[in-house]
Amino acid sequence: MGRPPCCEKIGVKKGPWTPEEDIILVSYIQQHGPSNWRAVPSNTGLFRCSKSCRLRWTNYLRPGIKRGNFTEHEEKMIIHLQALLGNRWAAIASYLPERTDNDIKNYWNTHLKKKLSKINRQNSENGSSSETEPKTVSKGQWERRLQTDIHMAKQALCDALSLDKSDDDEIMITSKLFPMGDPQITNPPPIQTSTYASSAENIARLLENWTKKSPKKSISTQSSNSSFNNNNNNNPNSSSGRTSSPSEGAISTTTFVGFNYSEEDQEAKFDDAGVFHQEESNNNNNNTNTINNNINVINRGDLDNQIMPFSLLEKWLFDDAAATQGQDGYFMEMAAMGETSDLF
DNA sequence: AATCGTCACAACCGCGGCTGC
DNA sequence: TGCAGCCGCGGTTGTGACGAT
Repeated sequence: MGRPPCCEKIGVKKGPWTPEEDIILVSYIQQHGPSNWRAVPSNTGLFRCSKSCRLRWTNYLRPGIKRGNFTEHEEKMIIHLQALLGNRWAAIASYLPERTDNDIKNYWNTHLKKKLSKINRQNSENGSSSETEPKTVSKGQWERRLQTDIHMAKQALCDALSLDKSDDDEIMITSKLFPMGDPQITNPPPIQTSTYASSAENIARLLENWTKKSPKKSISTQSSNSSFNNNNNNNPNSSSGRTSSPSEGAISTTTFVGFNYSEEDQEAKFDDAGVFHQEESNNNNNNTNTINNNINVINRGDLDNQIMPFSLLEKWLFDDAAATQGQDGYFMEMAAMGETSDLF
């Protein structure tokens, strides 16, 4: 008996999302929160399957998503974490709260994989045997190869760290992640001043371009290459002043574009951490106007206060990498204590 | 100017885990 | 305990942008 499709194939729209669909989806989630995706298509009238709605939200519209170029810190984090965790993009993304797993996955596949294989090639030419290429380990082999993989991950991290030991940034990563050597009380991750593009910003950009360009224009271009003014509602004259092309690193201030509601129509919103809060609902009409009229820029400093949970293994790995001393016994000790199952 | 190849990324697909009944 | 439905994840595909020829 085959698994039933997640949604009716007939009448379900596929392909790029239009600005109208985005608005409808965001409006709905503003009111009801990002849950019960099954009900979203029927309640919104979107001819999309629930899965598509969820993906659109989590990968694109969700507040707090950072777009544009990956920073050096992020790049190194991804490399380290990939060596540590493998292709568990969701797990890796949990350490980079502003990036989606899809983003990280794409970045890995398009940039980092090539970069690392190039480094590997260079290393092999130089006689080095460093191994940073990801390994696929089947579940059955997992336990047997655990030690090897850990060692390889450790080696990869050590190699990465030693590649540019003079790089203060690298030191900063470790020190920021593990101040006082205790990951459980770690400071926030090394979030850099950067652009935090949220759904509202995206929507506004979409709308802006939508009205300027032909509808045939791709969402991708609309979302990343167009100019956008954060205060476009209040100051339409200033919309031409700033571009936010990802290749330029975009806006350099630590700002976050979120939804802001007037006291009367406030019913649900996301807080600074992007967490949805629903309050008494009393206004269901004209959500589009609500969105378009309430785009606002708010400080995003609180994001820096997020706690990054690191597992014992990661603590071990990073600490060990900093010391560049083999401590296999440490892991064996943990394994003997039966703690390894909690490591991943 | 047209064509082709490559790149980047949004979106889709299928599978597996989780949860409620 | 088994089943069905929902959700999340990772792999893959489709397509527009862009540069080279």
